[in-house]
Amino acid sequence: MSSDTGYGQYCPLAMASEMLGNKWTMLVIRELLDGSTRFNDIGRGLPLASRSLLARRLRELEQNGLVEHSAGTRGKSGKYRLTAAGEALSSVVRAMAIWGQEWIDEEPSLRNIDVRFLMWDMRRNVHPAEFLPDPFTVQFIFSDAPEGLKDHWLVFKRDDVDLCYVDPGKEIDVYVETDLRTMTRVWMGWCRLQDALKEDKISITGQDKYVSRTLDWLGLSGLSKVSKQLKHIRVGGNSTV
Amino acid sequence: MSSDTGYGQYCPLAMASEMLGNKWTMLVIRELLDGSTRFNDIGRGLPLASRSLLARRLRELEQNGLVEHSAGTRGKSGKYRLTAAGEALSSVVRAMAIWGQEWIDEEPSLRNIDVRFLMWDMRRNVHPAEFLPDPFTVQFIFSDAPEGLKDHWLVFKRDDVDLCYVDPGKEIDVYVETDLRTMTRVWMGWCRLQDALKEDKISITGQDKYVSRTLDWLGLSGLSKVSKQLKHIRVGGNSTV
DNA sequence: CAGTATCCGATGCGATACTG
DNA sequence: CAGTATCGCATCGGATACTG
Repeated sequence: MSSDTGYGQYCPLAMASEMLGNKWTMLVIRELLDGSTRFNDIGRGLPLASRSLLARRLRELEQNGLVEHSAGTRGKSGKYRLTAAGEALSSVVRAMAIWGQEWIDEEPSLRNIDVRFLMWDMRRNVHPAEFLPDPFTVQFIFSDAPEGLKDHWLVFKRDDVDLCYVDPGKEIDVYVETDLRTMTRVWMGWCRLQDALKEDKISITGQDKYVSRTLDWLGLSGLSKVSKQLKHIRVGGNSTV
Repeated sequence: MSSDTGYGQYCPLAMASEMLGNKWTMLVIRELLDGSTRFNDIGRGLPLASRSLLARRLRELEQNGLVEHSAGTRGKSGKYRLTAAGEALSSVVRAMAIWGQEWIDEEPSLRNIDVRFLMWDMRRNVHPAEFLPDPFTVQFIFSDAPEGLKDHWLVFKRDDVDLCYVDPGKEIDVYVETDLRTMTRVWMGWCRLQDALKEDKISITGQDKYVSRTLDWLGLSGLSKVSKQLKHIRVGGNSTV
């Protein structure tokens, strides 16, 4: 009488849920909206997703017409791009992200920090600053990151920013030392950089002029301008898991 | 290092997906946004969802702070209501619904028609018309509905509209005879009522003055004002299933 | 680098039966 | 009417190994 495992509703919301509701699907779309086109770049934004699942999701999205896959011609890697319909999902992604930023409490969020995602998120949203040496290298040191993932480097170049997990061997212009919670809170706009500095939860060192510049972009995730609702009406205390 | 089965991302989109991504969750929220408060009313908008699952979803939503459940005091039934955070999801629901209406092709949608949902959707979005007899009864006859679900009645009263699956025994003011696809297409704005009438895919009979009134509300689902993109760029040809 | 193929375990979900 | 409890199957997704 109605399709196998679906909702049995012609309703556009139900149809959209069937297409977008699978685990990881929305996040894959976000990666694409944010500009990643290659398989491994998309995967870098989803550290906990297995490769086989990522491949499956991309295939589904392609079959559904949300993603186009141009196969790579020998040596060159293929590219994934959103179709017009896929691009149009930005309104949905934005609505969900803003809702989450406004209404979900910090605490459950801070229990979900993967340092690889944090750094990838920063690398994506930070722009090559002008009037800086080229290259300009910032080293992040997270006291509480898992072994082997304590140090990260952001290398600002003229038109690009590189993210490294191993010492790129460049001269370091600025050091940022902190813990993952603090970095995340500052980055997301959940606490003011000034306050974190005052409480000695983060330290930024290097030449004075560079340090002061660093203060400009460190609290600037795309969502940091959206502020949270008052603590007592936020949600997510009990995780669904 | 990160939560059990989650995305491992503090990111608000990921957190929101964890809360809302489970099957049926979005549709439950839609029912609540549309004003249903009682367990069985919510269930009526989700004919294919099992009762036990619906109960589970409502409990999760309550634990997450999106729904409040006031227990019923003897005899009186309890009520489910969205909290402020839950109400705020209307922006997300609207964005998804509009995206679906614009971009998902008719064909896959029309393979998912459950007549009970169709009628419930109409009953919800239709308003008691003024200047009509009270009560005013419309009988729908779907030639291709499953046995026992061919006839439905919408009874317009002063401040309410009743939906019946069995003959309410009232005098019928207007008859609407058609098939499920046509009714759905007209209702959703995917085809003009005029055209369906012209092609004899739908017939509306009764006293002339009432028939002409019926034409006014029959093509008026909340989303019917949003029109679809051109056929060739729509999506969903291959269902995810 | 960019995937595919296969296996297997966890869980999600539906069906059914039962309670206040 | 408004749910809860239990069971068992189906599918989803993670891990691993393999390919061009």
